[in-house]
Amino acid sequence: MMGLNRSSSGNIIAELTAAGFVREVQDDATKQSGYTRAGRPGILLELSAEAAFFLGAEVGVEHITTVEIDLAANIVRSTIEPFDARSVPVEEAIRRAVAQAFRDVPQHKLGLCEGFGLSAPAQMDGNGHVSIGPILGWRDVDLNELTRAALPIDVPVLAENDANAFAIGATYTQADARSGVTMFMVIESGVGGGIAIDGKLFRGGRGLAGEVGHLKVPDREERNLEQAIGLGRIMDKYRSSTGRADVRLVDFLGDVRDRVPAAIVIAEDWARMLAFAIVQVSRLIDPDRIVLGGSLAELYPLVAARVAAHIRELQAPTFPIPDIVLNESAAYGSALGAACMMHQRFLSLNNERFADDPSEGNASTS
Amino acid sequence: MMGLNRSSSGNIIAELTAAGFVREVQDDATKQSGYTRAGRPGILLELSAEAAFFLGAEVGVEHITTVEIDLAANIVRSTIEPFDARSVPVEEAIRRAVAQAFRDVPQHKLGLCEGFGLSAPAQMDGNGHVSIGPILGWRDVDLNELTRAALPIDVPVLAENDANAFAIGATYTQADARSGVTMFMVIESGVGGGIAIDGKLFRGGRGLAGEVGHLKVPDREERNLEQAIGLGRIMDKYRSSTGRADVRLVDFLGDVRDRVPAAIVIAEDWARMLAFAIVQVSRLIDPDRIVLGGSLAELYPLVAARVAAHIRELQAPTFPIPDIVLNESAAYGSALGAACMMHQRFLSLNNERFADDPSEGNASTS
DNA sequence: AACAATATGTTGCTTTAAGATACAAATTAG
DNA sequence: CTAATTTGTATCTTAAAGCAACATATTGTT
Repeated sequence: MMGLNRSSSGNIIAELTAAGFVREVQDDATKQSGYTRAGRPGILLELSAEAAFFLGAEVGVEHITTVEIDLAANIVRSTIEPFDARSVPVEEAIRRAVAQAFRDVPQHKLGLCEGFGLSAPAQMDGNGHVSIGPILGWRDVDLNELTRAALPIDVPVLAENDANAFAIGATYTQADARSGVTMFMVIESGVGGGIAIDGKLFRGGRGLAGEVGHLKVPDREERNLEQAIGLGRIMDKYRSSTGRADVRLVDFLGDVRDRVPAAIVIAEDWARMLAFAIVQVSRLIDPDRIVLGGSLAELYPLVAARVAAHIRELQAPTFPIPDIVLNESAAYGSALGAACMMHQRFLSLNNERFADDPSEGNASTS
Repeated sequence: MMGLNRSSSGNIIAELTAAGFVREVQDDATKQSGYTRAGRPGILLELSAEAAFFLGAEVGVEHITTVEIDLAANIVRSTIEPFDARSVPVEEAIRRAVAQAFRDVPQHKLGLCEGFGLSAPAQMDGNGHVSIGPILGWRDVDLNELTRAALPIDVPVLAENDANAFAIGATYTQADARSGVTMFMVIESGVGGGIAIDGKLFRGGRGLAGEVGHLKVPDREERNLEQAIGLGRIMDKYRSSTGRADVRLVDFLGDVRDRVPAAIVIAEDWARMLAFAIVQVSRLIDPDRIVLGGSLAELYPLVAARVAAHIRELQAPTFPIPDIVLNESAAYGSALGAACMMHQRFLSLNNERFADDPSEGNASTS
C-alpha cells in the first residue's frame, strides 16, 4: 500500500518493535483460519496498545466528559460529570477538564501520554483561538495555550469545536469513513455536523464546515433544520398530539413503530425535512455517505423508505444518492474525537515526536 | 517555504536549468526596484515558459473550445468553434476536439506537449468514466481512453466535468484561491459551481461537489437556484416588465444602474436568492471566499449592499461571512481549466514524467 | 520422503536525495 | 578600502530507501 520495499518496511518495523510500539502477534491466527497458501507465511504484527495513550475532554454546557484511548485507539476509560460551564471562567473550566481526564491515570503511566485534545462548543481557528464563544461566554481566549498551562506534563495539545471533534471520533468508529467524503449529522435538541474527507476533518475556512443545523429548510415559518427536525420540535408536536405532558422519545418511537397515525404524521414531516437537507448537502459536497447520530437518529430506520422517496422527488433520477447509515453515537463522542485527534496526530507523518532524536525527547507542542 | 537547504535547492535548480525548464532572469529587476540590502544578491529565476505546453478542450453542447497554455500557465492561444455535440457520437466529438486543439501546433513543437485535458458537461469519476451523460447523450464511455486514442502523441490525459474544470481554471486566474476554501459560482443560463481547497479541486464522492445550481431556494414554486437566479428567469421577468421582446442583459444592467424601479424589483429578488444560496453554502462548507463568474455576475456589484443585507438577515451576527469577489470569466474558462489540470499535474510531485529516467522517456498516461 | 514452487525475513551493499561545511563571490554600509 | 552580510557552489556526510542474494518456512507434487 505504501509502495515500500520489503527491506525498507522491515527496517521500519524493527525500529518500531524496538521502541515498543509494535509487536509480533503470538497466537497465530493464520492456522485457525482455513485459508493457506504456498510460501513462507509472514509475521503478523499488532500495535502495542499499551505503549502510549491519549486523552480527550469535552467541556460541555452542563458537563465535562473525558475519554482515554490507547495506541490502538481502543477506549480505555470514559467519565462524565455534571459541570456548569457558564458559572466559571475559562481557565477554571479547562483546569477541571484536565483534572478529570488525568484523575485515574497512575503517576508511572504519565510519561506514556502522547497528547491531550480539548473539545468545546465554540468556533475556533486551527490553533484553538476563540474570538467569540457565545454559548459559554468565552471571548478572545487561546484554548491551546490555556490547556497547555493546565496540563501536568508537556504533551501536544489541540482544541477543536465539539461538532468537528465528534466527526473525527466518528471516523474512528465508522470504518467506512476512512476514505471518501462523509457527512456526519448528530440529531439531538440541536443538529450538529461535520465533514470528513478521506478520514480527515474538513474544517472549512473558519472551522465551521458541516454546521448543518442552521441550514434553511422550506417551511412556512422559515425554520432552520435544527428547529425543524431537532428533538424539541418533535417532542412538542408529539406532546400536543397525544395531549400528555410527560412523553418521552421512546414512546414516540414506539408509536411510529406501531404506526399510530398521529405519530406517523410527525415522522413523515421529519423524513421530508431530513430528505431536503440531505439533498442540499449532496448538491454541495456530494458525499459518499451520510452518517446519522444522536438519539433522534433512531427514527431514521423506521422512515428510511420515506426519506428515500422524498429524496427521489427532489433529485433528478440520474443524481447519485449517498448511502445513509446510522452510528450509535455515545455520550462521550466529542471527547472521544478530541482524543482521536491526538491519536491521528501522533501517527501522522508530521509528528514532531520522532523528528530529531529517536531517544526520549520532549514533544514540541506547537 | 519548502524547508529545503540552500545547497539542495541549488542542485534541483541546476537540474531544472539543464533540462531547460527554468532560466536565470537576464534584465535584472532588482536594480530597477529601489529596495536593496547588504549581501550578495540572489539570482532571479523564471520558468522557461516555452519549454512545455498543455492543451485543454471543452466539448460543449454547441461548441468546442480549446486553449493552449505554456509552462508558466500563460494563455498562448484559444479557439472557439460551433459544433453540434448531440449530432455525432462521442468518439467523433473527441476527435474533433483533439484536432481543433492541435490544429495550430507546428510539428516540431509536438514533443513539448505535456498533457491534454478534456472538459465536458457530464458527470464522471476521477478516471474520466461517464456512466450516464444525459446532456450529450453519452453512456458508459471512458473519456480518458477515447481521448488517448485520438491523440497524435502519447501524453498524459485527464477528463473532467466542465464546472469542475472551470473551477480549476479559476484558481489560476484568481490568485487568492491558491489557499483556503473557495467556492466558485458561474451564473449564466444555468448556475454551475465548483469548490477548491488550497488550490486543489474538491470533487466530492462522485465529482459533483459544488453543483450549486440545483440547490432548493425558498420560493413558492419550489424553484432551484438555477431557475431562480439564472439568466433565463431574469430576462423573462425583465421582458415582461418592459413589455419589449428584444431585451438584452446590458439593457437590464443599465436599468439597474439607473435605478429604474421595475429593474430594481427584479434585482432585489435576485440579491435575496443569491444571499440565501451564499448562506446555505457558508453553513455547509464555510468558504473563505465566494467567486462569482458568468455574465450575470456583473449584476452583483450593483446590488452588493443588498446581498450583504440579506445575508445579515439570515445569519447570526457572529457568523462569519465569506468575501464575495468577481472573476471576469471568459468563454474559454472551462477549456482553460482542463489545460490547467494538466499543468497542475505536470508540476505536481507525482508527475511520472520524471520518476525514472531523466532522459526523454514516455510519460505514462495512466 | 524428497523436491519444486512460492513467499517472506534478513543481511550487506548500492543508490539517491538532502543536508552540512567551508569558502568564494557579490553586494551595501561606513 | 574594509567590515558586514548574503548568496552560490564544491565537496563531503548522512540517512532513508531500494536491490540483490540468500536463508527460511510453508504448500503442493511426484
